[in-house]
Amino acid sequence: MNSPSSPARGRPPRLDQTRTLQTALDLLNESGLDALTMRRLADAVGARASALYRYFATKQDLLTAMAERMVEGVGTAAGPTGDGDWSEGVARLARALRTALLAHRDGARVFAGTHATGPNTLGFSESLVGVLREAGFSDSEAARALYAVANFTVGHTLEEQAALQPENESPADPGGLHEAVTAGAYPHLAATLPVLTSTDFAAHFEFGLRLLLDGLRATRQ
Amino acid sequence: MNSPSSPARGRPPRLDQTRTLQTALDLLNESGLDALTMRRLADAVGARASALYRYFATKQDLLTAMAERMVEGVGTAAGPTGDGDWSEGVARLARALRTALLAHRDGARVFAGTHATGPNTLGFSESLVGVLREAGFSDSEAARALYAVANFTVGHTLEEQAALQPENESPADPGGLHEAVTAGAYPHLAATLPVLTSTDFAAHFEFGLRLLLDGLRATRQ
DNA sequence: ACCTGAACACCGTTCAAGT
DNA sequence: ACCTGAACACCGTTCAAGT
Repeated sequence: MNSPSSPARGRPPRLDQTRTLQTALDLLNESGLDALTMRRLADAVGARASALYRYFATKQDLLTAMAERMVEGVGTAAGPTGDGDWSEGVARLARALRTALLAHRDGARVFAGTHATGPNTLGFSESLVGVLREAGFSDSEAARALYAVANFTVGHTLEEQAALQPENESPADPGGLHEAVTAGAYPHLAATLPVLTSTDFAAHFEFGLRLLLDGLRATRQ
Repeated sequence: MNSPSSPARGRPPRLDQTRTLQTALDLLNESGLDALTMRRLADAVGARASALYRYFATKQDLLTAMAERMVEGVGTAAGPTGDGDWSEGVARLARALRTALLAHRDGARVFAGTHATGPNTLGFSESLVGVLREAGFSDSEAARALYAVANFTVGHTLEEQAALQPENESPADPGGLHEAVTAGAYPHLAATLPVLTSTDFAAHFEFGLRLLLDGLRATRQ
């Protein structure tokens, strides 16, 4: 039984939404967001740019579908519910979101630039709010904790992926962090420079996540 | 005494970096980031687009200068240092950053999309790290707290400004949050819908900020 | 029904030439 | 020194026309 909108009459379509979406995600990984144009995507899919508009009304819609696809499965990362360890459930969800965004080049930029409201995005929110509500947090606390954890995670991953970029600054760059800081005007930054320039983003993320979870623990009692 | 690079010979320049930057920020407020093009900025400043490249090597450089300018003064928001109330100092800095980003249309998008390392951005970091170090936090804790607070604040404000946009979704949008949630598939989201769709972003921000500060308090002891 | 061809109204950026 | 004119190599999107 075919879907009513496509009764399998005429030629089968050379394009389809699923394949176009997959090609777009592949192209994103190969070339980055700035190089992901409708024309280049059309090339990769073997068609003209105008043909893409039969499946995605705008480029924004394509990006939104990509964002939704990127976070597939993150809602199931909480683990067994009701085992009492709500903080580990929230931590697992936050880590799953970061991992999903990191899995694609410019993933956080794509996700932050869209407003995905598909089942994957909603599933993540449902799981996180669910873990907290079942642990005894109020509706208001659970909803606001979702925003805090999600906004921190997206903000962090945005920075993380930006820091991993080529960084094409000239060695004599006067705006460079190292030069400005070691000149003496920022003593506190100079003292913490090793940590600030550390590329151990997982540790930075875990620190911020722990702050949020400890804050939530203090809220409940 | 003139600066050595411009001995006041010949005609005075019709353009200059300061005026161009101010016009760019005005244009951003009027039309938003998507409408801020080099050609439109040139129009607003009374020149051709190619003339702008004498003051900003690329559009990215212009955006970075805009980001740096937007956060002018945020580093001085901590209040009197050494009065023992480190958490209020950190809170004031975080609120000042959010307020500065909110003061310009798409401010968070501009800031998140650049890597400003000017005195205003560094001054903010210096102040926040300074407040924490002087309160007895280790270098590592202070540096990581800076990242946590800054990433949360930028992530939050990004969401906040995105939510304030036109929202041109059709009433019958099948991807709408309300429809999807009230259909029954997301019971926890349905229960918390009033808070989730609340536009009291200041309260959301204060909640997340409090989690981070309470977490920091728990860290120190 | 699905896709192409051609166009519209733009972009960022470069660079020889003018003043 | 500072700016213009003109071009290069692109964009997202629309739509009549083909098959």
